[in-house]
Amino acid sequence: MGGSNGIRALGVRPKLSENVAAQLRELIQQGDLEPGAQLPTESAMVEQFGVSRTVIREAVSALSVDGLVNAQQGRGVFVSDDPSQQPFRLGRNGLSEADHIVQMMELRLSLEVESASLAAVRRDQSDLRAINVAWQTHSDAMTAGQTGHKEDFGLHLAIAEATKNAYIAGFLRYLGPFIIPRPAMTQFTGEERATYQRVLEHEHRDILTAITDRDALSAADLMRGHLARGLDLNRRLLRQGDAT
Amino acid sequence: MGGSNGIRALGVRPKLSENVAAQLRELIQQGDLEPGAQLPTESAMVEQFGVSRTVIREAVSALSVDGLVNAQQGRGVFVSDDPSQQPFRLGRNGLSEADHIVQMMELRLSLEVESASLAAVRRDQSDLRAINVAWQTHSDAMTAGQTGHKEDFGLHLAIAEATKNAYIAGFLRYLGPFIIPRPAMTQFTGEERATYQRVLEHEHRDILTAITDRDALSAADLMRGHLARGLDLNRRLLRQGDAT
DNA sequence: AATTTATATGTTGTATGATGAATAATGAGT
DNA sequence: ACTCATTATTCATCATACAACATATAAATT
Repeated sequence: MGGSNGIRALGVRPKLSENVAAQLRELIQQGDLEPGAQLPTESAMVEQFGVSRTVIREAVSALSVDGLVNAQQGRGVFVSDDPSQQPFRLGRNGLSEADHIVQMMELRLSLEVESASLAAVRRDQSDLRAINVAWQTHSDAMTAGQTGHKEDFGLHLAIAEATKNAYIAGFLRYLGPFIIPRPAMTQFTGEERATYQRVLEHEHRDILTAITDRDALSAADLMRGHLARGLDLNRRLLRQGDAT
Repeated sequence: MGGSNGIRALGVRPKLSENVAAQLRELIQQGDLEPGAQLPTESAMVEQFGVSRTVIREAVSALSVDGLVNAQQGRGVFVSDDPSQQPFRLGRNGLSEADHIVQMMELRLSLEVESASLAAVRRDQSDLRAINVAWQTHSDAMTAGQTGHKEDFGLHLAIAEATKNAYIAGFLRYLGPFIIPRPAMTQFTGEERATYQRVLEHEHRDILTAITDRDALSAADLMRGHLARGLDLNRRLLRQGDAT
């Protein structure tokens, strides 16, 4: 469980500017401040919030980074009317650990099915080389007794790169950190581990073959099956130990 | 062409803090500062960059909002080792307008094919009501002579909500502002417009029927065809007038 | 009267010094 | 070796001042 999901490392006081920023953010997102509207001036907010100008400025600056407002020297700070510059955050808001994992993997699956299909159509020789190298790297990692999660993801990323679509590859890369430390399969040992490795390599190999053959339909089907199996496995494992 | 693509409205001086933030961002992303490494102290950076603490602090604060660093009172500022809190930005980096639109619509398509499929499986009566209302809203908008882009997207979003997957719906909602003002179809008039409207409503209606019938495969296929036709249309129109 | 120029006022951007709060480093004493 | 108080370092906050920019108002010019 890591990071910025409302959980605060023990004893760490929340910064005042974050507090102010959160309040302003709420005002904006609830529509109390419509797009194009001007925020109170800094000096006004200093009085309203009872903090120094430094804090106000840092809070406004934070909102500015998120594209919610834009400040103009000499004029004021205005609520942005162009939501396209706001970033996307995959923060699990109130979702249980199980829902979080399942929904994220579904999102990933939707991407990667199309990714495999496009890769099969558009891959060139250079892409095939890169994909095969990634496959070998993954295989080596598992043979060396490692989990191979990172290398597994690297292979999927190599396929996404072959689509020549920067956004698909970029978004999958963004999803990476969320899906790499998945709980399933980590507790495998000995016998199970070996069969799991064989299945994985086989599924991967089939996908690569389809991509090499420019067989888009098969590539998509195989990728869907591959990820759906992992998803089901996670679903089952999560249902067991859901104290959440 | 709007907004944050390096172009600066005439006469607007770049803020010093943005300049510093950009330099630090580069240092981090190029690996000169590894995850976990400590940034120079504020006073040190004041000397290195030749600006005041105010500027340094705002720059660091901006990086902190993006999850690239986290500052700890009494310790220092450290490069984040948890990339999962970094946001995703769909900024077209050096892509032409045409590539930007096509790649984004491909990304959207990959999402929505699965969205339709899941919606068909998981929709309940309440979802069906919402989807039909969205369809009627879109139809009314087009009948009233409007483009209906926003209402069109609203329908697709209603379908995504029916998947009960917050991440799929959330990400599609994020993509919304990027895909709503698409150039295609805007220049349609009279005759063309009417046929376009009929085709659109028909395609939508077919998708809704499949979702109502819990026919996941058809829903996915129809959604794919629906979006692929729009994509092709864009491709053709963009190929005509690509002075970019 | 209309237009331009100067002035005043308000706003954000930057600089500076001081103090508070949290952490790390030091050192004395055991 | 260990504990504990002290000190130093660092970010967080406050307060103040000035610079840069925008806008409204008044004055001057045509």
